[in-house]
Amino acid sequence: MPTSPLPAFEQIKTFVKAQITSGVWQAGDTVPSESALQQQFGVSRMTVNRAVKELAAEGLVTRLRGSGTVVAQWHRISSMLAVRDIHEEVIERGHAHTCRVLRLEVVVADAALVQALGVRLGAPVFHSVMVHMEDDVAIQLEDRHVNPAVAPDYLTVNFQTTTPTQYLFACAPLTEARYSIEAALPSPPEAKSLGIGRNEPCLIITRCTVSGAHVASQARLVYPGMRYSLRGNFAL
Amino acid sequence: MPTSPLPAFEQIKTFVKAQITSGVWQAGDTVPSESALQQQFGVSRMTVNRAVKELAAEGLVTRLRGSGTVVAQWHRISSMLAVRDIHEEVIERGHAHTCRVLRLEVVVADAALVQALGVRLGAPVFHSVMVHMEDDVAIQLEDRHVNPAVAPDYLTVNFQTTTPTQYLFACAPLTEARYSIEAALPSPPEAKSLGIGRNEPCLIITRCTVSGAHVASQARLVYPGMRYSLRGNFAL
DNA sequence: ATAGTGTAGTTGTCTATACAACTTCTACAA
DNA sequence: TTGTAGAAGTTGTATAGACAACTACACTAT
Repeated sequence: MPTSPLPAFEQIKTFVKAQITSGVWQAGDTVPSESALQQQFGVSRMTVNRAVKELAAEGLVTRLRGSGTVVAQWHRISSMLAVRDIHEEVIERGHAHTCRVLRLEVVVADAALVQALGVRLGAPVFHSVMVHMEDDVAIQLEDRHVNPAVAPDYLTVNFQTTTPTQYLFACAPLTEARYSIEAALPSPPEAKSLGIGRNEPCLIITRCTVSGAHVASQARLVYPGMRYSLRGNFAL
Repeated sequence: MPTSPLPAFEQIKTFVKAQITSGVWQAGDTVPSESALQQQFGVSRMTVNRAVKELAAEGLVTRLRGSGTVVAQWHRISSMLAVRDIHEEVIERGHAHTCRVLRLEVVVADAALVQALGVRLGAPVFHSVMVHMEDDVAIQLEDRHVNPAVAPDYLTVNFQTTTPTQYLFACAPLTEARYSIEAALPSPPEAKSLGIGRNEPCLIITRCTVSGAHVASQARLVYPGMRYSLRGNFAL
């Protein structure tokens, strides 16, 4: 026979979640204290503490030392949005991923790159433009500037077998990333490279990755709006 | 003097993070076992367990009972993307939020609404269209269909003082949400309501909220691309 | 009335120990 | 060679207790 249907702390979490989702406990209501739940379930306080602490980490309740635990005001309608490596994403869908390199060059840093990458004005910066295809359909245009201090051999990489994301991960461990998502029209050359009309809206993700003290790279990822959407879900 | 420099489990987390971000421990490398870290830091195993368990929850390491702990292959470049109540969002930026209701009516469920809300064909469904303004600038158009079984008094709500999101939360506790984000052009009436051109790309969030067995509502949120972007960041 | 004090209650952290569940490797037997 | 059994190592869960840090409230002295 199954010795443990569920660990005790999971049972407590399930109980509290059920009280909230059924409406018995509403936003702002106080949750029973740890000692009260401890007696109710006949477990030690550490077990209750773990259960409620994890619920707080999930955002379902808010805890305040000395005061108590209350049901969070609005359960965040949120989800982990993962901006992943395009190669893995395509492979996971069971399709073939190919890549066409349009540019791979050294450019001179202008004011915008000085701001973004933290290099000196006029310093060399690697620049690559490539189109990622999913079963021969263009799905992403990747326009990337790379800091030579982080990836000095960037220009010699074979991007038929390695994606820039993979290579940069191998060069230097990532410590920080900032991104923004917006809707905009592609530039004329971008539209041509993706094989779409100039008036077709695109989802544009701008991402800046940091490795320690250096900004490793800045990428502009252009997705045709008709062929791509970000999806997510949130449960409990 | 600072009474508590940092809790012991936080110091251990910081140490492990530093080893990873500095590249000393790379993806796939094994992390010292709990008993090894216990001796290294002179704390009990429960304290080490908490530290490493939280790092696993953050996605930095992968744990396998009986085998050990390894540095995660790809640190997820991800962030919590919160689709929040528009009223709170505007207020938080220190601006004034106003709302103009364009439609508030009962419609008859067509095939698409049957699919989305789980009501019967021809059943009544509430429909509202409103424009949210941030300091008199249109920032979001909200086109929403509501299941009458969940919010029977939806048509009588004063949307000058309450947003649909707030009202629906009060009606029934949310248990699930699905959303998708895409780029598209607004429909002609949507463009007119937002005061933008018909060729200006928009960020469109489609969200479906579920309360227990019922689908509570389906919302189409249209953001002018030039006035709005989703931002996020990921650190360590 | 006001300010300060003390007390009870709550959460945050930590210890030392114990057992369970699982993986990995070695040693031994068929 | 193959398969099984077992030992060692690792993580998962749980306990009983302790102290610290903080809040909220009642009470007291001014």
